[in-house]
Amino acid sequence: MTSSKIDLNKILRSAKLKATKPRLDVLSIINKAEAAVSHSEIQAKLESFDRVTLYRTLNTLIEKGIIHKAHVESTEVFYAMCTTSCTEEGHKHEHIHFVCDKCEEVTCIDSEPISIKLPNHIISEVRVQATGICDKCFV
Amino acid sequence: MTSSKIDLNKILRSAKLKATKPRLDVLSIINKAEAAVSHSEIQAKLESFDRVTLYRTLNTLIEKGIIHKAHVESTEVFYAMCTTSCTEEGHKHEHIHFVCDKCEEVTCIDSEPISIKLPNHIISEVRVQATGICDKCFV
DNA sequence: GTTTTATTGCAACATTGTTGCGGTATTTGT
DNA sequence: ACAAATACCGCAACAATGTTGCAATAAAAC
Repeated sequence: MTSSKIDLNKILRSAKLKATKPRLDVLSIINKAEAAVSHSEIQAKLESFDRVTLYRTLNTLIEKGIIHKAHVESTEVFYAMCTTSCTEEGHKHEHIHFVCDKCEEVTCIDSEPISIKLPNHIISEVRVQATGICDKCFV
Repeated sequence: MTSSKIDLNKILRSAKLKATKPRLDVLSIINKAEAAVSHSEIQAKLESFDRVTLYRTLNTLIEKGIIHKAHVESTEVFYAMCTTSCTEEGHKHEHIHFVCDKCEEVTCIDSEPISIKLPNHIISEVRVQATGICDKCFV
């Protein structure tokens, strides 16, 4: 019953979701992590739950604007907490997903909004993924 | 034996690949298409080939720098031709993958190189995916 | 505490991707 | 043009990932 657990409860209730153990556990893992967490990593930490429950839990949390996918160029999907600007109506992320070639961590990095203009196109969202060496691995 | 087929033969031979039917067919599909082609679409057009052959063919063509993946935020992977700047040593794409919310086409759009700077990071590659309405669907 | 309703677990299925190996097609050299 | 060498394909089997329906269960409301 730490202070973070109370927060997570609040988050779920304000999204009109029942505060069940799977949800609290999944949210806790993603919330504690500094980097985005891969699906398999979450699954490994939650062996007592059904595979299906994890899929459904993650999808629900995404739909409610609580977490988001970091869909990097890999078969693995990563998950991270959303900021307050995300709601059930939609996600609004103004950050870069940075993938480190060395430690393979995926981090969400705040950045200036990247504005792109294309003739005769309506651009509603821009997603950026950068690859390289992160600050921790940088000597 | 159209003129494009000769080109594709050349492409394969200069990559030291045998010009087999599966490869020519796959390349032909991706080359003819204006937009990036999804895996399932390629598979559908090549029913006579084995599933495994398609996976291996696509991977080989990527490794040789002939085609590239457009890894948009979807379960489906899309494929498109590379420019001449891609080789076996690596891919170098300076374009945006644009996903139309209406027609769901994925197009590669040339753009100014997007330069991003992050303190204490080495950035080797930047991938950008934009979503919205494409020029064809734009009234 | 009981009822109502959302959520979970299970089983079964569907899709996507991988590996090894024998047979086959493409090249290379003559 | 033909034979030999080698790269490639097809098949079978497997592994991983993701989905659906339904009965059992847990959370919230009264």
